[in-house]
Formats: sequence, structure tokens, C-alpha cells
Amino acid sequence: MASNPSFSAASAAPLSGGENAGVVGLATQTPAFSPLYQQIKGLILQSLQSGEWKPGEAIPSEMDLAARYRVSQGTVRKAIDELSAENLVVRRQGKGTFVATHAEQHVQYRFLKLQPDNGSVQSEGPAQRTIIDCKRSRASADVARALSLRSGDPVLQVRRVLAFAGVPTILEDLWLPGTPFKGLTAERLSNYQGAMYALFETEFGVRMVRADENIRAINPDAEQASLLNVTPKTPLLSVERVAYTYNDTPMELRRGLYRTDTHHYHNVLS
Amino acid sequence: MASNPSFSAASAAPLSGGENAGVVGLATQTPAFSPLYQQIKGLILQSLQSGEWKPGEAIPSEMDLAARYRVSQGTVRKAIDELSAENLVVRRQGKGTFVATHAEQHVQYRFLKLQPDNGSVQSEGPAQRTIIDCKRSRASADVARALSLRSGDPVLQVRRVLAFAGVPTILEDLWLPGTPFKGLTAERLSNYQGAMYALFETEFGVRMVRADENIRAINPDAEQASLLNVTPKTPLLSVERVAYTYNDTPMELRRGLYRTDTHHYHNVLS
DNA sequence: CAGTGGTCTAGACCACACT
DNA sequence: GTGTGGTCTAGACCACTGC
Repeated sequence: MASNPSFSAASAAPLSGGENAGVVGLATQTPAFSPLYQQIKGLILQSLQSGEWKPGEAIPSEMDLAARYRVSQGTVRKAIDELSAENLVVRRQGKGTFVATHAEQHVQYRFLKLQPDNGSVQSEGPAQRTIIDCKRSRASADVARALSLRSGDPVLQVRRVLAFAGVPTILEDLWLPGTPFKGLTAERLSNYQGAMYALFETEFGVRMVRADENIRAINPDAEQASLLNVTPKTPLLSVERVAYTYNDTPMELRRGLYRTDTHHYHNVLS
Repeated sequence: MASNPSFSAASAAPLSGGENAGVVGLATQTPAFSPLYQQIKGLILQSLQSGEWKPGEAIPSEMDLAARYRVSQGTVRKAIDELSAENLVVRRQGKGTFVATHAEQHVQYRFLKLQPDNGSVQSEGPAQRTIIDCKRSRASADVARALSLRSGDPVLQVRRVLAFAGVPTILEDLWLPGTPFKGLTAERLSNYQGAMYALFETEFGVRMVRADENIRAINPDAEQASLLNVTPKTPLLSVERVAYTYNDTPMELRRGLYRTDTHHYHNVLS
């Protein structure tokens, strides 16, 4: 077991034999070499995906997982290290390792990079959310492309405004694939306290894990301007986001318009 | 040595005895506990900072560093892991670990997040750089604050335009602290091929390691508009960047105006 | 071939949280 | 105290690079 280059993780693992099964013991030329900890990471990922461990819950301890996959604790550790670096999982010393969640996380808006110019995110308090619209429709060509759907597939479309300290600051249009979000209504959105992604988790089992944003400066049209209480000459940040679940599956297209007279989009480069 | 909680890294290390020196063997209540690998990381950081290893050069092998600091290879490895994650150092299997550099790196503009809407960054070719202005001046209040200087301290001020495929796309104003950049002239800037940060490294020994950006949508004034060949009504992305060297020392304030009719600012959230 | 980073193991001990 | 993640070690072996 110790020095076996190709390896079949097994035991309680539901799917997946070994990626490299077949060739064993040949020293060179493994076509797609995958280290053990990567395979373990993949297995843990499957369990996260399948819902074996739910957001906010603890996953088994490193020792348990090591026993389950028949590897050393260090190897499990390295797998979890990467999952932790990708924010899929959160470690808490002395307590355990927990599935990351958008709810009950002290960072309320994990993906929102807009910050008030003066004062902290904390000090400005929670946003006031207003659902403007929520309807079923059909995917246009560009929406379909972003969500990996076909044109005309059913989608859910939402428009809302976020206000801070009474000032409308963000106007968002969302498109969600119809099937996973069946049953989402304006009422359920309105009644929900907290981040939208938290609702997606608890009510629909959809966990947003990563997102891409493309940012431009634009002038709003008349309707957009009026919803944000600015003139159409006010330049706004246009933020187009595609959010992904596990496996790089796109699950949301979001087009945001941000006012930047009192706020700014903050980004850290390294 | 093996099981010693408080530890004095020593040997060839120039400064720094041990952070936790003094208390030894007392099991609980070390006021500021710092794991060994963090101390090693700090020592390596000092050597990077002092220029013992220059950008692009290889640092000593993990085994050598382990011997130098009298710790196991695994501990050095974990220290380097973090430095690598922070992009201060680049590992290359079979070759060694190298000091990160903005030059000779295949990513020419490491900190530039603006991308062409169509085609890749590669396909659009290198930017055409034009130095509009380069002069010594005195720090205004806001420039001084950003660079941790005092108002009136000498600074170097640069204005330039970047064009892609002949289209002026980026207008940048830079402020650099006067002392570290003594001797920087418009000519040296103009003659230099390659990223500006690469010149800072090779000519002034200043390595940019991290940066913060605050982004807004604005309308340009008449001069800015003309330099970018747009009308003053064209909304532009205003990107204010503060770039830092080691130790979170700010070394550059850069105010950029980006055209977003053909390009967009791309960001990945996770 | 030797040297480098990369993986894996087994075991010891530490810091932290709960009970 | 027990169990969790976190640190550290020593040693073995693998994959990659270049001589």
C-alpha cells in the first residue's frame, strides 16, 4: 500500500475505482499521473456534491476519512488543505472541518465586492432588498450560452434593488436555470432574510462555489436610472457575473448595476 | 530539538533569535505562539527583502534551507508553500524554487485585469506605450496618505497611455515616492521594453508584491477624453491602485482610466 | 546519473474546544 | 479528559530536469 503509484481508493467510496487503475508497478510513463491526495480530494468533492454532508455540517474527522479511504492522515490533510483553500470547506481547530455555507457565515455577502467609501461594511448595516420582478421566461441566446442551456429553455428571471441606508445602490437582473429552481417565487424571495445564495442552498440544494465577473462602465437607460434614483447621465458599474456550483456548472447569470458615487468595487491583486 | 515548542532558529540566520525565546517547556499559555514554519517563512522573507536572492534567481534547495535553519525539510517546505501561494516565489519541479519576477515571466502584465472582449490577451499583441509626462513634484494630501508619506514630500509623477492595436485604451497617472526612485526619467521609461514593474525590479530593486484596487465608473474630463480619443460623455472605468512591496510598504499610487467599449475588467471570485 | 521539488507514511506532540 | 485540527520530524520513494 505504502509505495503504490497507481491506487484504487475504495472501501466506503460509492463510485470511482481508481483513475489510474490498470497499470501497476511500471515505473515510468503513467499518462495522466494523479497523486493520491488529488484522488482523495475528488472523492470528498463527490460526497460534498451528493449532499452526504450538508452546508454548515461537519465532515468526518481527518482520522475517520483516513481510515475510510485507507490512506494516512497526512494525505487526507493535504486533500482538505486544497478544499479549504478553494473555500469549499472551513476548518476550525479543536472542532472539526465544516462544509462552507453562504448562510450563518459572518461574511454575509461573500461574492459582493462593493464597499461603502466611508465606514466599514459592518457599519452600514444590512441592505434593504426589494424584489421588482420575478417571472418565468425563456432563455435568450446570450443567457443560454452563459448558463450552458439551449435558447428557449425555461429560465427564472428576477430583478431586484438593494439599498443601503435608504439609498438605492444596486440594481440586479438574475437569470436562473428553470429546472433546479422550480418553485422559486417572488414571495419566497421577499420573505427570506439573508443572502440569496443562502436561500439557494437551503431551499434548492444549489451551492455557489465560484464566480466570474466582467466589469464595464456604462450609462443606464431611463428605467434603470429611475430604479436607482439617478439621472441617465450618471456612469455606473456594469458587473456581469456567472456563478458556478461544483464541477464548474454555471447556475446563475447576474447583471448588476452599481452606483459608485458612495461605494466602490474593491479588489485585491496578488 | 524535535519536540521543542519554543524555538530559536539560528545558524546562518542574520537577525532574529526566536520570537518565543525565553519560556521553554511550559506547556500552556505562550502569549504569541508562532509555529516554526512561520518563523522560517519570516527568515526567508528577510532574505528576499535584503536582496540575498534576486528576482528570477533560484533560492537554495529545500534540503539546504533545512540544514541552514536546522529544521526538517517538511517544515521548510510548508514555509515555501505559503510564499508560493502568495506568488513571492515560484516552484519548478526538478529545477528549484525561484524568486518571482515581473520580468521574463510569461504573464507580462500580472496586475492588469483588463482583457479584450474578443480574442485572448495573447492575440492582441503587446501594448503600445506612450509616456505623456514624467516629472518630479510634491505629494498632495491624498497622494501622501496613499504612499505613507508626508504632504509635500518629493514624488515622481508619470502619465502614460497604453494602446492596443492602435486604439488608446488605458490612461494612467502614477505617483512614486521620490527617494527609492531617484534617477527615473521619461527617457529610461520610454526606452524600456516590457512591463513597468519589471523596470522597477531591475533598475531600482523595488519589487511589487501585492496591490489593492478600488474601482468606479466616471466620466472623463476634456483632457482625459482627448488622450483616450473618446468623448467626455463616454463612461470609463476608474481604477485606483496602491501597489505594495514586502512588509506592506506602499510604493506606487496609480490612477487608471480604462475604456470598456472593447475591453472589460475580469475578476474571479471564490 | 545526481539533484530538485512532490508525494506518502507513521508517529509524536501541541493548541484548542467541548464536556 | 477526549477528540479535533495543527505542527514537526525522519525516512522512503516518485517525477521531472539537466548533465
